[in-house]
Amino acid sequence: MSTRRSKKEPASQASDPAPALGKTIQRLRKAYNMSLGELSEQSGVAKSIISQIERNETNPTLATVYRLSRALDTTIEEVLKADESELFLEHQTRSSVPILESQDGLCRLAIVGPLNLVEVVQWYDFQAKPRGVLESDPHPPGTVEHLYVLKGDLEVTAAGETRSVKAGETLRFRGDKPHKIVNPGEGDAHATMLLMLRQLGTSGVSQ
Amino acid sequence: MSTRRSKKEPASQASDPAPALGKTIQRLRKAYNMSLGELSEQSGVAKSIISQIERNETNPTLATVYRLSRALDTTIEEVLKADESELFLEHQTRSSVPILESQDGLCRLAIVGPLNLVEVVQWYDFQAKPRGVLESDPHPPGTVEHLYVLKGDLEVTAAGETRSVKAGETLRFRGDKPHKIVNPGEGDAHATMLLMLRQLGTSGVSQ
DNA sequence: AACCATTGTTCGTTATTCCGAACACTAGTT
DNA sequence: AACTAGTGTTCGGAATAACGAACAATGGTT
Repeated sequence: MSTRRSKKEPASQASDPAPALGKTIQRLRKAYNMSLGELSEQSGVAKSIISQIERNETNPTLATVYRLSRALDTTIEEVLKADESELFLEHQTRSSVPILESQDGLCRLAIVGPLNLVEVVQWYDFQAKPRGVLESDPHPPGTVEHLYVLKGDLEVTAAGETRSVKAGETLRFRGDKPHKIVNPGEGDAHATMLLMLRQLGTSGVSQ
Repeated sequence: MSTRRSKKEPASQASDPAPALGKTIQRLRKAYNMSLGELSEQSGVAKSIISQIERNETNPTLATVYRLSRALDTTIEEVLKADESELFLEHQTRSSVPILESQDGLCRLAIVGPLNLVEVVQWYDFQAKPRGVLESDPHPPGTVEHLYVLKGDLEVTAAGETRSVKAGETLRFRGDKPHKIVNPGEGDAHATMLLMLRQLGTSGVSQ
């Protein structure tokens, strides 16, 4: 009698790779108004499998999850991440048109960069009053954001992580996810912000 | 004769869920000084499978990847993330920022931009004491230099012309000729400088 | 050298994912 | 009602991921 893993465990919380994966897939699928058949056609995964995955009755292969996530315009990480923290749902990118003031009116973005390159690089001068918050919708995939703090402290939340940056320091993070910049201090904060919209030049990291 | 998916495709990057998953697992395992047997014992995955995974000879199940990532003190997302994007959040502390000085010792250039893009874009934080002078050799053809003055006044001489710039203003000029930046005032001057080395947004970036 | 322990690989077998087709089930139409 | 087009769910069979044991390939020790 083999031990292996049992056929249909109730999925104890620790031993289940992604307890809510099925629910996530289903939510995304319905967000796109797709049926099992449609998703099957677009992803190349048999709809019977999708059905089983959505009900957590199977233990999918990486390749399967990958094909599904591609068809759902997202990545494996997002599909899995959504299990733990449900902060990623929208992809309604109102990507263009830079903002000049944050919703709370405490942050100001001055457009410094040349407008003819706005599709490639965006350059802002960023100033934040105390407790100012700048929330950004996701930029196009591949966007990397660079923040160089000139004065004060800033707190950046991106990809679920929060980092604090002091004057003279630089923080780089992916801009293709929702992210937030906060000035937690008592004084004004000042930074230069640069958005690289595509992966330029670098084909790969040497090594 | 069934078509199904082929046995061992060359794995075009788009159809492979995680082209470097094997390498990543192996790197983590060796970082912990673990052997296949140890990792097998700690994770509950047969070492033969781990061997195949590391060589991308199999298409692991989510549960397998999950058990491995747990044994490696990380998460599925981390293991997969490392494949696609090495950079999520990179924090550059002040002490690690390379700083250049002008010949007269009165100007300081802090390199802010990411080093892996140095062929495409260069980003400096520029500070000049009174009467400081920064002389630059020509950059590659097509380079455009953008100077955004944060504080004080600056004088730029390029292509035989001399222009004065005040705080809040931006000056753009060709950087592929010898040029000079001077702080003619009595107070310190501070600016952000950006160099775009190629005409971007034209064709592909591949090279 | 021979021995031993440990490394990573290969090899049959078993268990399961995956597929496609058949199966209900519902809702809209004639 | 019967027909049709859609939904999501089961059901055999083929492909394969996972397992454990046997196999090389190495390095250290006597």
